[in-house]
Amino acid sequence: MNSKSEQYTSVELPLGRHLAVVARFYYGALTNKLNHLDIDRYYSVLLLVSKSTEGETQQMIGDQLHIDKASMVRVIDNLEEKNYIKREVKPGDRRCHLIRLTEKGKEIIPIIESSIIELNAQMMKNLSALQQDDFLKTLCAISKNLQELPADEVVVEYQRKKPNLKTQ
Amino acid sequence: MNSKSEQYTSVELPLGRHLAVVARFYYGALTNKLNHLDIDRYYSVLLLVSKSTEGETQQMIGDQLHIDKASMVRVIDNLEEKNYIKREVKPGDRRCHLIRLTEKGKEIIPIIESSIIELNAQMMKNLSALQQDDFLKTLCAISKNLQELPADEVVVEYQRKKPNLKTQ
DNA sequence: GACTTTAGTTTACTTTGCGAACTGTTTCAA
DNA sequence: TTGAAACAGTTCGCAAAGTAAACTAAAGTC
Repeated sequence: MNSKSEQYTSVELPLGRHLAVVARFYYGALTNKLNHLDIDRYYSVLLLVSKSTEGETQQMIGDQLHIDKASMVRVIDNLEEKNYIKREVKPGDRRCHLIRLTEKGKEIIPIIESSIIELNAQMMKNLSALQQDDFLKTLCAISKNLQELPADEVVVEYQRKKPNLKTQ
Repeated sequence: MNSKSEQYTSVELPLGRHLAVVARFYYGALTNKLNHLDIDRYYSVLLLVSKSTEGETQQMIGDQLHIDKASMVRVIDNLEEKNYIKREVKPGDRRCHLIRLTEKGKEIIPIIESSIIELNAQMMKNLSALQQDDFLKTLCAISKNLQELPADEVVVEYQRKKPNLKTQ
């Protein structure tokens, strides 16, 4: 019953809300740093592609960033339309599309990276290197623990909703 | 260039994505635990109201949970429709609505709390009390740091989008 | 060659965040 | 005291993103 972390969250409060809010703050700040670009999200997709030597398919990107394939199509469409990436049929398996950076895409990678490094530094202001490292490690551990829990039936609830919401 | 936290995230990767994903896992697992209830989210609103003695207005709830007032109306509508809460005009200021738990609402609070405590324990599995406490403290510090950064112009981009998306 | 699996696409729906316009109420200053 | 401004809440519209389901095309399997 001590009040160690009383000012922010307590054991009985759903931590997921706080994580979602912090994620939103993060993206707001990052988009603000990069609002001279004509994209305002999907940075992680671009970075992931830029770090790949073999080439990443949509499936592989989605698996790593936890983006479902329908959303992935939209993301890739958007980035391709703005000429940052292009789809390329994978030699040997014509079902797969390798995602490649265009020249325009390659140009903005260092800009994105430096903004992220800057933002991460600002975000971690006044925290020791050890604290920062521990935070990332714990976040990683939490992510793994949560993924082991059952969470499948989550959106079955959709069906139970009022089916006649707009009968008019 | 060491690889301390190589398996999960590196300094150049946008941490916001990871936070958002973990938040999603958390809510998936929590909803799974509570899928016998006829609500599948907004637990944090109910808990916040339950912990308040003076009574919380929609504005106050939104400020604390970082929910905008338009979304708040929808949340409160939903919870009121399912008879977990009721709106009550605040004595002394008829603009404000105090949000009160109904009997049905009061009944499910302990159920939600125990599920959250259980989930938090599972999420923190194999982490020491110190690690858990440090994680929450660091998350709090990060949240504050991010809120101090400019993030206002984020959604100005809306206007720049194709205005004739569905001219047909 | 028929059957199954897989990658990606498309469509439809829901939730949620945000902006903007609006109503009703309160506050404050001229 | 009255008129303007501020404020709480509502409503509408839009966009992003997650999910489900049906679909196409290409591989893999027996």
